[in-house]
Amino acid sequence: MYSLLVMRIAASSERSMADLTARARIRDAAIACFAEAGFDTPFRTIAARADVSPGLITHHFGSKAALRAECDAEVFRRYHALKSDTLDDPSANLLERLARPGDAALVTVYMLRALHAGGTAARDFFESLVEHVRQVTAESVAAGLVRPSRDEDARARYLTAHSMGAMLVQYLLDPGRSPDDFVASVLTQERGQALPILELYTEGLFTNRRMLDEYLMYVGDPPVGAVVPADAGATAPTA
Amino acid sequence: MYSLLVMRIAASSERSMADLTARARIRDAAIACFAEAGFDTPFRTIAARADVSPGLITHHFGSKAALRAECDAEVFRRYHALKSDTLDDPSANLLERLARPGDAALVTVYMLRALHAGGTAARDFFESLVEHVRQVTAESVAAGLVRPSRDEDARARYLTAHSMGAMLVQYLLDPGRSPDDFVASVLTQERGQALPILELYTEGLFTNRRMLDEYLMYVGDPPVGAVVPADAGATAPTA
DNA sequence: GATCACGCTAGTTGCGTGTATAGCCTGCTG
DNA sequence: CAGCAGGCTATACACGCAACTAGCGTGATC
Repeated sequence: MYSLLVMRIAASSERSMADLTARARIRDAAIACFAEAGFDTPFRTIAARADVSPGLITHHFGSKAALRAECDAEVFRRYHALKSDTLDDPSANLLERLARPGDAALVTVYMLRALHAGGTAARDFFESLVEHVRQVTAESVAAGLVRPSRDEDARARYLTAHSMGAMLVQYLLDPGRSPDDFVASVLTQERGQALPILELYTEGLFTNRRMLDEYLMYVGDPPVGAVVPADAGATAPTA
Repeated sequence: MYSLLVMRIAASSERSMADLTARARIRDAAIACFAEAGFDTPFRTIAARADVSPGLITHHFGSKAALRAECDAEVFRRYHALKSDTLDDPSANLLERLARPGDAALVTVYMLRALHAGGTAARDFFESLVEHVRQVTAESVAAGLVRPSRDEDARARYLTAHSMGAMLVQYLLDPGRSPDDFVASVLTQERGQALPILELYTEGLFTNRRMLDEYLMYVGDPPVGAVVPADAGATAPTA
């Protein structure tokens, strides 16, 4: 009976038995605190949220860096779970999935904060997102919705950096607090910007093909790492 | 003779005479430190860089917040100087100007850091950039290079948030340290992503006009703040 | 049912920070 | 040359933090 419960939990969320302990409570509390208040949240705050004493955190995790690492790993795990959920269900899309309140919102904001903090974790999360965008665009191309690119890899990186960057900027400019509030504001803002996005994605920005054609004349087509004469894309508005 | 020198300095960089004092040295050192190491750089580090004692900073500025505010104001001033330089010279563009090593690089990275830190300063810098992008796109539209948008304001916000966000992401992911190094890497990365940018700006992303047309059918044209039925732009790759 | 071990807590330590204060020292002024 | 004001320094304080240590309690084991 007990083992049956454990098995069901393990099956549904892949959590190990150890997660039923206070150690897991601390980890989850830390994830929530980190997402809401940043990674410099004091031990005391985390401890209070997990209903344990501050010392216990040290006792279990040794140092703050170790706690952080474990939280990163857990969020990473949850993100991949969300991702495969999304990929399995073709009607879903990642933005909506990630902007859903609750667990998903927590994951999103945590990853944003990790990106904000920089370092190895930021790179890992980012690479993971790039990979995901590449998969989704590939599917959209196959479905005939999106034009193929001459360099799918670079495009995935570009789209990811810009999308995540814009989300990050919004997060930083918005005084919004709770993860749920934030993902809600992301959705509304996304809708406020729907028109320029659709315009850009449908009609492009330039009135003629000159710059693209000139670029293609200089360098060979597909995966280009080469340098282009000074300011190829530079006349594009600002940066 | 002395006054002549002062006048030339004042004319060339608009700095007041008071800036020749140690107070200005502290401010400049703080700007450099903030840009390179973040706003939580200790007083002592700033003091060492300015070759003064830590106490002198308090003596001149009162508090750290006041020092920060004065640095923000100074950077803001320098940015606007760069901006009007760029606007006066039609052959120049802001990205190249901001990515030039030296003073401009410092301004760029400082503003990025301010954005990174959030708060009022971040909003002010951002609004300033939006305004600038709006001017540049308006000029490009007038010159027939860029298609007009049905909502120029929203487009300027969109482009600014995404461009600055991407720069910020790159800054966070890159272990790069000095402002000069960073702006150099921005330029090279910009060139590495030139192809997807040109593709997107020239050809768009979608293969057909369906989503845009559907959107336009639902809401009136120009400055739209309205909400669109659930997932209008949602099928766009990721976010 | 006594013992042992482990989860857990309270209190303490040391460090780094921003800020306050008292004094030095240089360079004007009368 | 005396006096003195103000830029400037060095030292000291108070606070918040992570990390450590010793001890309490509870539940499993033989």
